[in-house]
Amino acid sequence: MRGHGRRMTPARHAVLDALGERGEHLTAEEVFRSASRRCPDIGLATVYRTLELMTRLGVASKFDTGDEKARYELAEGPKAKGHHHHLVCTSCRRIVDYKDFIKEETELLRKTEEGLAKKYGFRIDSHLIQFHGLCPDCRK
Amino acid sequence: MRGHGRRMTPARHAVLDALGERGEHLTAEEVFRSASRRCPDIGLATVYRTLELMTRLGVASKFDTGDEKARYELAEGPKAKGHHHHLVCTSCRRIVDYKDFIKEETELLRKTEEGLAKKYGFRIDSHLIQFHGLCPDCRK
DNA sequence: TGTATTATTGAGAATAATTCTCAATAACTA
DNA sequence: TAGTTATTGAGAATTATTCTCAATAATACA
Repeated sequence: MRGHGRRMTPARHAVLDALGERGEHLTAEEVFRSASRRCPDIGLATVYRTLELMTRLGVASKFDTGDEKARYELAEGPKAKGHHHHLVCTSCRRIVDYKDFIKEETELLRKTEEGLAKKYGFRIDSHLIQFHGLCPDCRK
Repeated sequence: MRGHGRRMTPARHAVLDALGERGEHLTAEEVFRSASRRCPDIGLATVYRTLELMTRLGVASKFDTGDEKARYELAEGPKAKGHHHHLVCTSCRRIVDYKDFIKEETELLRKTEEGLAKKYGFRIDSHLIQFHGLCPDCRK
C-alpha cells in the first residue's frame, strides 16, 4: 500500500482486516458492516473505493457469482496457503472453494502470465478462474 | 435451446445472431441495439433475460472488465476456433483476446472440470479465465 | 516536532445497470 | 386446431455503485 504512493489510513486497515477475518466471498455491504466495528465512522463509499483500489493493486480480488452484487476476498497470491479457485452453481449461487488441481493450475498460470506479459507487454497483477455449473442439489 | 425445454423465439434468435456477428465483449445495450435490427420490437428486458438464460446454458459467457456493465460473448466451447481468454487492463479497461497457451490451458481445464465434477458432483457448463494487469500504455 | 501539501474521507445525492410486474402474445403439444 | 403456458414488451422499480464536495488527516519536509 505504502509502496504504491498511497496512504495507510484507519479505513483501509479496517477493510483489510474485514477481508482477512471474515473469510471469503464478501459483498461490499458485508465488508462495510465488518469494517464498521473497527472503524465506526467508515462510509460505504470508502469501502467501495478501497475495495477497488485493492483489486487494482492485486491485494484483493473481485468476482461475481451471477447475482448482481460483486464479491471480494483477499487475493493471497498463488503461493499462499489459502489460495483457491471457485466453482459456482448457476442456479442457487452456491460457491465451492476448491484447492484441488491448484498446484498444476498455478504452474500453468505462472507460465501463461509470463508468456502474456512478454507478448503483450502487460504487467499482470492477478487472475480470475471460475467454473460454472449445477451443484448436486440443483441437478435434480 | 430446444433441448432444454425452452422455446425458440424470434427474440432469442436475434440475440444469438447479434452475439454471433458483432463479435466479442458486447454489453447488453449493444446486443439490444444489434438485435433490434432483426427483431425491431424486442425489449431490453428480453435481451437481459435471454443473455442470462444463455449464460446459464453455457451458450454465452458473461464477464466483467471492472467498469460496471457486464459483457457477453458466445461461449464457443473450448474446442471451437474462436475460443479465447481475456487479458484486461485495470486502468483503461482495454481487453486483449489471446489464444496463446489456449491449448495447454484447455487441456488442463478439461482435466480440472472432470475432477471437480467427480469430486463435488457438479455438472460443469462453462469456465471463466481472465488475467488482470496494466497494458503497455498504462504502465507509463 | 510543527506545518504545508494533498490524498482521503463521510454523507448523501445521483447514476445507471439490471430486475420486476403484468397483461398480452405466440410456441409448442396433443 | 385448440389449449397450455412459456415468453414477451413496456415501463416502473430496485439497488449496487459512483460522484460531489467540503472537511479531515497522513505524509513529507523544514
